[in-house]
Amino acid sequence: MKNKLLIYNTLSRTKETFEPINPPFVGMYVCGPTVYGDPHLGHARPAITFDLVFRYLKHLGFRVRYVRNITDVGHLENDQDEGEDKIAKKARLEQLEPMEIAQYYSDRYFQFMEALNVERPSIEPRASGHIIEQIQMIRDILDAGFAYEMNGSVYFDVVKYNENFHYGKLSGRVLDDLITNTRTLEGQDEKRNFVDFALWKKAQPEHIMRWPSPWSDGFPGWHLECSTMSKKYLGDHFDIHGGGLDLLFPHHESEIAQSRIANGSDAVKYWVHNNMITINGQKMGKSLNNFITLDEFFTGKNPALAQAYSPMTIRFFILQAQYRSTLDFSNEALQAAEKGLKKLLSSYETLGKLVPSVTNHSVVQSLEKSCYDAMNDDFNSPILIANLFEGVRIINSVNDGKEMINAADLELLKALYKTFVFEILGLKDEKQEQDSLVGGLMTTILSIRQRAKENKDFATSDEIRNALQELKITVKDTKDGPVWST
RNA sequence: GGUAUCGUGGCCGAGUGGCUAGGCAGAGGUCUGCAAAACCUCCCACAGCGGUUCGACUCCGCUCGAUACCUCCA
Repeated sequence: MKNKLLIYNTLSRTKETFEPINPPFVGMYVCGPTVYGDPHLGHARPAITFDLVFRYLKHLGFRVRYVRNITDVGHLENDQDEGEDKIAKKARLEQLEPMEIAQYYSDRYFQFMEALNVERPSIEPRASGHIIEQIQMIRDILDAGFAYEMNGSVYFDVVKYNENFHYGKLSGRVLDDLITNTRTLEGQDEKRNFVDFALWKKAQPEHIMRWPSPWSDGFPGWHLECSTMSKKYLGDHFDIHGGGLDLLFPHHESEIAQSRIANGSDAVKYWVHNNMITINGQKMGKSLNNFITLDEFFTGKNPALAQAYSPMTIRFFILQAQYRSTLDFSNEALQAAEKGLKKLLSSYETLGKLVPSVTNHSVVQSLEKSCYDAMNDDFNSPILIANLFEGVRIINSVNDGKEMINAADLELLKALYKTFVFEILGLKDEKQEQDSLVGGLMTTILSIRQRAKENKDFATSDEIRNALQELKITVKDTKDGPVWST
């Protein structure tokens, strides 16, 4: 059940059986954040998607090296800026060192990813730490004859590349159409063709992020870091390259071209792209300025949010959609996720209290198979979750005495939760740690309430319950006595 | 304009040529001092129009609509 994992490969537009190049090792590279802004809901999607992939591959026994970059240099604002990069622009606005900004926002990124229970990748390289390697790759491409220098900048010759290879094979584009249909941009004079892209850009005098190179003091082009760092840490040929769908073109297309020339062969076996999160049907993104930061989700401080949403609610919300589908944000959908998650996690507590029977009604074994089938079908987490809710139904029915489960199935069910809910989906119970003072107070209060109930003094017992509810403490009377939760 | 993807019930969101997705919300019931939780039952669906087929929500075509990329974007 563990050996026929299907992965949707953007290159072939089909699901392919996953066969690593050098089993049991798997190399995975994912495009990480550009650290010049606070992480928003959009950043959570690829992080959680590839966290799921990382966790599941490890569960299957693969030894995964997962590399996710931090982009702290080199992304051009636009061509009109003639080489001013984003981080430098913001730095000037705030009168800070560019690296100070990069440091701040990468720290924020790590902090929020940790809150979302996203595991740290094996390596998180920074573009700024790999300038030497990038210069070397530019040399290799120049030597191969697929790049040219112009006024201290170096450009990749896409037209020449396309005569030998297919520029556009990932995104389904045809170069002639691109040339015909792409609108003309300013500041393209240096390029032989405007489909060419920069490998190295000469820095303007006011540009403060710059490095020496054989061609000029400047900075690397926007696509180069991923080709360089994946090559350095995963080799010329590796298994999975992931990222957001919006990076498909031109970023990943250009990566393919660069790596093909620099390495002499295609670098990536499986291209995997997560879809976008939408808000009112539109992509949530920086350019549209309609994004909600993770900080705002966790605190509720945004006019679009009806309440705060916990990190696990966000994680569960994202996992309830398959990664290749768009996922539409709304308060209603988040609240549904919050309740569903609560139901799933509280069933795990119930599971710990179940008493096995001799007879057995349950179908836990087939449930386990269904869970693996779901994950093996291109990481279909919504189907997995639907199966887990079948487990919830079984647990509650047994708890109600309406179904029986034997000891073996009970153990299997516990193992199933550990594996799929906690290990693979990476969910966790966020219940606040109760300090002993609160616990003692609650025990006292609830025992007073119990006595009132025994005396049929329901006015008092309800008063206590209502007062606690005001404090967001919910009291429920079960047959085993009262339980409370926040 | 080009390329790609999609259009499922009140909301989010799976899937399949004939058989229940799931969660949330709603209705009824069991239980309960009440409430909550839980369980049971029910409700609402596959954009439109043609075609293929014994049969299509699922395949094909067209129409309408939506989104993404083509400029940095997860």
